[in-house]
Amino acid sequence: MSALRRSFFDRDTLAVAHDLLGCRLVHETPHGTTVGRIVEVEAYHGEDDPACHAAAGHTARTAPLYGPPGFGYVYLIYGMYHCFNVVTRGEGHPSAVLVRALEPLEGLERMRARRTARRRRGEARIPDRDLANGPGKLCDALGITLAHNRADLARSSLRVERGMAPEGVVWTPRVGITVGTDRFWRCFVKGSPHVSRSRLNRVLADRPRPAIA
DNA sequence: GTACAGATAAACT
DNA sequence: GTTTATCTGTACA
Repeated sequence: MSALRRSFFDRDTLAVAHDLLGCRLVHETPHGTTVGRIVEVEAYHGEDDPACHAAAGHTARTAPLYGPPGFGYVYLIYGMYHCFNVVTRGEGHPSAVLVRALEPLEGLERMRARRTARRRRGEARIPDRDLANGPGKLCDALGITLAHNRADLARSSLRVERGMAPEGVVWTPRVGITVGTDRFWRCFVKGSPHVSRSRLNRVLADRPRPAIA
């Protein structure tokens, strides 16, 4: 299985977000390989999207968003968690897809070890479904850090591969933001037990893919 | 099952 | 000093 080509990411951000569902996120390290099937994502679309970091303009932090597609954009949130995004569209169009949840496929014990190490009380065995059902959790489970910011996903130990396409997709507003909540730019695999815990999961299923405003 | 407080670091004003 | 796209433990039903 080979990594997705750059052209896959050089498209409309909502289309990339949708097509990433079902794909495999792979990270190879000296400690072993961990793989998860992408089941939940969010689109962040340009300077006109108030929830996109690029709304603040081109800064040192947001620079990766303005770069070429197919590269990683990783940042620290709440002082202790990482969020992993894939940059989309061509240079000059700051946009990306946030990967929010994975269905663990390979290296489950490696994931469990990384996640357990971070918890205050690590005695209880973390259930499979809780290993990567959130943006901070999946970065921890796969060992994704700031070192992967600006990483070329086409030629690095961290990459995206084709996977099993979902049978159904649900679109909802994005999670954890205070602006741009009118845009239904979060989508997840319908019925998957591996999506993040969110009350938004109940917001009506079978919504068609929204158009860019 | 839902609700809330608190932890914590880097970029930006 | 403020902001940031989160997670966990504890409390209570």
